[in-house]
Amino acid sequence: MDYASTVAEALAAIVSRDFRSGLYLKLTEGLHDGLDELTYPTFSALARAGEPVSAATIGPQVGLDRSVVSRRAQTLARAGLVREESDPTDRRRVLLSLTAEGLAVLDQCRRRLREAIESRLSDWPQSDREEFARHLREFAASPL
Amino acid sequence: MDYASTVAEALAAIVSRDFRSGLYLKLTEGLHDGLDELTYPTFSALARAGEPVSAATIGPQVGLDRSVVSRRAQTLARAGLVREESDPTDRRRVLLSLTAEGLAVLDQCRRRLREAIESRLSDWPQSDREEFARHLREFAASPL
DNA sequence: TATTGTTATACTCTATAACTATA
DNA sequence: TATAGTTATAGAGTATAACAATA
Repeated sequence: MDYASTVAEALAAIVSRDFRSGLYLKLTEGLHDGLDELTYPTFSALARAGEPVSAATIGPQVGLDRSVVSRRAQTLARAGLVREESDPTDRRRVLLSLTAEGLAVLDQCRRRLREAIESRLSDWPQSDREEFARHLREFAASPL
Repeated sequence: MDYASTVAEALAAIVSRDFRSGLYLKLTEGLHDGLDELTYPTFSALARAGEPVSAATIGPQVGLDRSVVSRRAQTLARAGLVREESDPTDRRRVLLSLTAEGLAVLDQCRRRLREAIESRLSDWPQSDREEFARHLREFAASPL
């Protein structure tokens, strides 16, 4: 089989509902109230932002409407993982950021994911792991 | 950044709703009535099967209940892409397979995907493309 | 009694629209 | 007038349950 067809097959498996759902579940399972398959993408986007941001900013990044982000943030805030504070320069806006507890949980999520990947590639030569990482980053850098 | 974190970041982008949705849309857009983001997974599973199979068989493969597969198959059948025939050895079962038209459309889908991938990797050395394909296949072979 | 496909129903998640407050 | 967040509503997609037919 040509390389492109091989990539196509593998890609189909990875983008499947089951793969994603299983991945999110594995990352969040039993970790913290309020963090689950649903809230994880918003949580993760706030982590990536690294600074307080509004729901309207996060929305496009996670592919959700601001109304949905708003409710996810509320759920996360009730669970103590996210802080909601009014923007002093524009009092319409609510700035979202991770609390200290949120950051701690984030670390655990990241560790889980790292460990899952390391375990998955444990029998690969180190040079292959690094090359795969470079390739995958390049491949994922923009949508097909 | 360590290789596992790099893989983690890239993986997050690929499993995102936007990536998958964009991919399915690109594959099926304007190709045929009845084939869209929703019916594509069932269509694709029937293609992979290569022989007539029942809805109950396909269900677990695409992560859908047999009732949903049943309706997707009906949609595809109405569009002329799928054939539904009673299993002579077990008259409860309805065997699903691609029609000649379905096979032709399948070829187009596969060509679109191959071309999208080839275009995406057009500036990679050939050896890198082949190595990436091997790695990704290995990586996707089982869930994290 | 168990299983297949189908249909009807309920549930989940999301977008849209309407509302309030602020710019 | 425009935009932020929120809330209420409707839509899309799915699983679950119930059914008839067959094993």
